[in-house]
Amino acid sequence: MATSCFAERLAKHASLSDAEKKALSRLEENPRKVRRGAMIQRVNDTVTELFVLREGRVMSFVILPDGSRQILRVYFPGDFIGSASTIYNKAPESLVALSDVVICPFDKHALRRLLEEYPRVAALLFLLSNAERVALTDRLASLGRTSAKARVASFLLDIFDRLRVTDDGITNSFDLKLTQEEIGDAIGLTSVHVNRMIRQMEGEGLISRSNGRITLLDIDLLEEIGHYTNRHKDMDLDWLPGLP
Amino acid sequence: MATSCFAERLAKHASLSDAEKKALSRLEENPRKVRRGAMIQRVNDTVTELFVLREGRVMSFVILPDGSRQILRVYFPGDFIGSASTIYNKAPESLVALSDVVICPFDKHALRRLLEEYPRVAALLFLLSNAERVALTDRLASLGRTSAKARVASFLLDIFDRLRVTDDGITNSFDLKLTQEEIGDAIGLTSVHVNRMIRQMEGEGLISRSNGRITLLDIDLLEEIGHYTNRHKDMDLDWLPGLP
DNA sequence: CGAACACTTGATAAAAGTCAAACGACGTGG
DNA sequence: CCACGTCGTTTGACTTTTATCAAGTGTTCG
Repeated sequence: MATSCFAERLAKHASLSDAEKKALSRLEENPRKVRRGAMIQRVNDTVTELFVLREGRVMSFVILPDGSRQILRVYFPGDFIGSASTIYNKAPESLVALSDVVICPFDKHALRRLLEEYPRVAALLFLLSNAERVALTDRLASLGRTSAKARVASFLLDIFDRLRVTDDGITNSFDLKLTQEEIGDAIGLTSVHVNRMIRQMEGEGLISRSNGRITLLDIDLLEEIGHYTNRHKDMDLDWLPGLP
Repeated sequence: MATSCFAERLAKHASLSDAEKKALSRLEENPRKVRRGAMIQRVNDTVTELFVLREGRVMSFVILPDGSRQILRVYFPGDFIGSASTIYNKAPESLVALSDVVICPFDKHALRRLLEEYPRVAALLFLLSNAERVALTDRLASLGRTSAKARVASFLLDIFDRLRVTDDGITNSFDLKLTQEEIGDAIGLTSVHVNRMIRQMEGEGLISRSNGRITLLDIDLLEEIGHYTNRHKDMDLDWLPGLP
């Protein structure tokens, strides 16, 4: 049985039976390579597929009528993408590969059967979608009520902590792999202002940079500036039914 | 068997068997009245309960260290509140009654058992949480990339369309039951600026007001100004497994 | 080598916030 | 019943934050 990126990720939260793992791995039977910059899904496309991201990075976004872009979410390996397809036939958001990626598309009906047959997996997915919801509300508060500097700080910390979930090697630096324009589009700022904030934070010794790699020099202070809460720390999944 | 507010709401999306309805109604066995303004849940409280809102209106919000407030969501009768409790033992957000309300708290383990025993209900809840996710990303784009006027317009339309889901009597007016300060806290503006936008929209004949009741005079134009998309129209739940 | 592309910086403009004051509605207690 | 206090709304004057425009500086890659 091929290793399932998604099952591995879920197993970080709760132990899975072999049958469950095998069922999850079936979602990844059709890996597909996509080149950096390529569009995976376009707003208003008719879609019946969801994706597991196996390698690389993907972003979801919308373009407003005036041409401005809001990046909704940046995805990392093991993430589950496009859950909106379960209710909307037309994609509410676009998906683009931020790097060369490997994604595994699967039909929404395959997901439905999985949920029917494996109630524990269904509960786990429900639960993780609730975690995603909290991540979105955190960003909502960030955009609605904090300064440009705070938004940059919390955005960097968020990416940092999400990368650490799957990569234990990370201590205080990581490759952001986003342009300043993309950062701005994620947190509701212009690239010019993002640059000013980053340079300011660099000048204050909060972060440092070298070819796209970000080092967080004072994480505690960054958390304070960004009004950031690490949600990964106190997740508690004992709610999930135990293994049979 | 007492009618279940929640089952009724879900039945608007998909037909439910009697057994499913009955199981759902058990979530509402402990209705509790809460006075307007009362706190239902406080950030960082240890919580193991979720709620179904039966009557009235509730909001969820966070307070940032500088004292400013971000309202995350306004809830209406039939809504399912506090799903974050499934993963976090400490509430990530506060809940306050916006009017006198009747809420039905139930333990998260009751929900777990429901998901185990009724896969169709599990799938339906998963699906509706995906719809909530899309609603949040819509608001994210609104806060991140649109003007104050656009935010007010889309906020009014959102409330309007959500009220219409359960109340067929609504044609073009509704009771907002929010102060301008609360509107501002929901869409990331000050009450002063919300007032200016509302008065401007009133002056332009887009809306009118009389004792807290809002009338939308030009819905098409409001949708254009707010870059608003009505997501309720093209929800499609045929994905859900059919009745046995 | 040169064309893109991302980053950087300065000057200026626009949007929204802050502060302050007044107005009106509503409810309560003397 | 009326006076008064509270709360929400409204408006003006002024400030701050962020956007916009524009011009430069690397850097990378064909």
